[in-house]
Amino acid sequence: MRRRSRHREAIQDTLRSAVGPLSATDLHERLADSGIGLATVYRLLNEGLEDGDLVTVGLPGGPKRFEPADKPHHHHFECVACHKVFDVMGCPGGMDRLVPEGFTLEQHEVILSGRCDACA
Amino acid sequence: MRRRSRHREAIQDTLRSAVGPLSATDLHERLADSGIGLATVYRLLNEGLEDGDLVTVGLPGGPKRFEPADKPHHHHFECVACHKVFDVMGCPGGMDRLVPEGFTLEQHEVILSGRCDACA
DNA sequence: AACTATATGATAATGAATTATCATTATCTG
DNA sequence: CAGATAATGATAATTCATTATCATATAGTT
Repeated sequence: MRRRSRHREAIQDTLRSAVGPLSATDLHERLADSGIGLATVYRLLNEGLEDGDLVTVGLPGGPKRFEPADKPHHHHFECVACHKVFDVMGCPGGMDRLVPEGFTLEQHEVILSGRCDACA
Repeated sequence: MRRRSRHREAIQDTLRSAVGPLSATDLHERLADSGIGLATVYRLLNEGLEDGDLVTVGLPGGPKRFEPADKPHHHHFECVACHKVFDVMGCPGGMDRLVPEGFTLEQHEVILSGRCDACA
């Protein structure tokens, strides 16, 4: 059975208030003051996945990132300068037209890249 | 100066005739009969990038993939069952509308996932 | 054919992300 | 509060992709 702990809450809170998905390392750094260990970060993230509270976002060339599972449909923007990742709400749509004959579409991801306002 | 070799040609040919981008490992396997070593595959791929003949395609959770640089604008479909990656021609467009105020869009990638015709 | 620089293959080394281990600590329940 | 068990942190271990090393083979030139 799962007990509550300050670390478990901290991970969830941090992900919920972030502007985009975070990696294990991101979280470890942001929560450094709390003294949380990296192993614990990974453990809690994996538990979050098991429990269905979190989902992963895979972006090219980077480590796996995590975000709350209950966010509305959205996509991501990665800054080529600072490498931060931001949620972008909305979706271009029209993915179906791209799917080859005989293929079945289950999911899609749109990844924008460029410069964020701070780096532009 | 760059000499021509059967391996260099083989890599280019294989990438040109593939249905989607290939990883170093993919290429090593496909060219196994030729006796090419993995180090050579990586070497030739990096040279292809330097020479501008190849570009990389990063897909979530997988190794870097390579494709010829002169393909027309397209995106990718990854099969969740066999993990093969296929080019899909065309583009949904309308990415600009997603870009947050103050951000500059340089590139975009659309990644579809589901089942390919063989796995559906 | 001889010569010189590049190409190659086997394998060791590296780097980064993630998982495993284990002794200690904290939480929850009664 | 006491007992049982989950949570934690430090660190070792693992896994996978990629790069470095180096002795040998090969291509291109004379």
